[in-house]
Amino acid sequence: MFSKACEYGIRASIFIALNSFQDRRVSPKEIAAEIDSPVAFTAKILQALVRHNVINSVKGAYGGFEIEKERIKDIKLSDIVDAIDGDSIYKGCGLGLQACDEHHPCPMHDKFKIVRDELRNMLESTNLETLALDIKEGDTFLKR
Amino acid sequence: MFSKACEYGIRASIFIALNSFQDRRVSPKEIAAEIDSPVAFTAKILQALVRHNVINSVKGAYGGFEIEKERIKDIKLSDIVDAIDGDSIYKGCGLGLQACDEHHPCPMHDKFKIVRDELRNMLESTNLETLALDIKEGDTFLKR
DNA sequence: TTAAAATAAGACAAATTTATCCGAATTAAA
DNA sequence: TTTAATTCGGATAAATTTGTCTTATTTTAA
Repeated sequence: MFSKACEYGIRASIFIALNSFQDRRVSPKEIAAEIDSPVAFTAKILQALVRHNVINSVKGAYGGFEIEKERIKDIKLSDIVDAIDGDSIYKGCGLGLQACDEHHPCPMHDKFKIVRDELRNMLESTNLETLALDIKEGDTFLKR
Repeated sequence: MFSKACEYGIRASIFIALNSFQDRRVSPKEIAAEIDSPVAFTAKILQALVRHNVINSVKGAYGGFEIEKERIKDIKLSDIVDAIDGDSIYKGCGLGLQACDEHHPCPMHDKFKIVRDELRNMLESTNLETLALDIKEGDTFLKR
C-alpha cells in the first residue's frame, strides 16, 4: 500500500510528535531505534519531511527533530503521505491508467473509487495528535 | 496501490475474458497491444496467472490464452491480486508491522482496518464477468 | 515428417526503491 | 575560539521491480 519510506515516515512523525509534547528533540538514531528502521535511510526520510514542512530540524549540538506543539494536531496523515509517496495512492486510477476519470473510466473505476475515497478520507481526517496520544496511553505500538 | 505487474495482470485477464466469451484465444502480442503494456513482461505475468490457475494456455499453432466460459464469473479480482501481489495489500498492517493485530495494534490499525476491509470486500465481490461486460458495452476502457 | 505458430523458461539489463557511508555545514557550550 | 554534537548532501551500493531477449518445447497443418 504505502512505500517503506512512507511507513517509516509516518512512524517517525508519530514518535517525534510524542516527544515534542514534552519539548524533547530526537535524533535519527533514537528515532530509528524506536521505530525499528535503518538509521541512515530514516535520516533521509526525515530530511524530506523537513523540506515539506511536516517536521522541523535544529542543527548543531542539542539539535534534533521536533514539531511545534501547536501544529501537531494540524498535521494530517495525508500531509506525510503526500510528502513521501505523493497523492497518487488515493487519487490515481487503480489500474494505472493516466486518463481514467468519470468520462473515460477503467473497468474498476466505480468500485475502486469508493475504496480510494475511504482511504483519502481516513488520511485527511487523522492527525498526529490523535495517533501520538494513543501511543502515550499504551494502546498502540510503533514496532514489531 | 497495486504493482505494475498486477495492474497489467488484471487488465490482461479482463481482455482474455472478453475474448473467451467469443471462443477466441489471444496471444501476448494482441493482449499487450490492447492493454498498452510491454509484450515480454506481459507474457511473464500471463505465465504466473496460468500457474495460479486463473487463466489457461494452449501451446502450439492456433494456441493462445483463454478462460473457460463457465469460470469467468467465478474468477474474482482477489484471485488475480493474490496470484501476483499476494494478499498483504488487503490483509497486512498499514504501517508494515509484522505483529500488528487487535492485541498489538499499530497507531493506524483501527482506522486503516476499515479501508483495508473495504478493499478486500471490493476485490472479493468483483468478478471478471462483470468487468468484461462493462467493456463490451463500451462503458469502460482498458488503456490510456 | 517437416515447417510454422505458438507458449515456456531462463538469462540478462534497466529502472526504481531501499539502504549505507562519508565529508561538509551548522550550532551550542566550554 | 575551539570542540563536540548535530543535521545536510551527495556518492555509492544492494535489493527489488520492471522490462528485454534468446532458446527450448509443444502443437497443428500441410
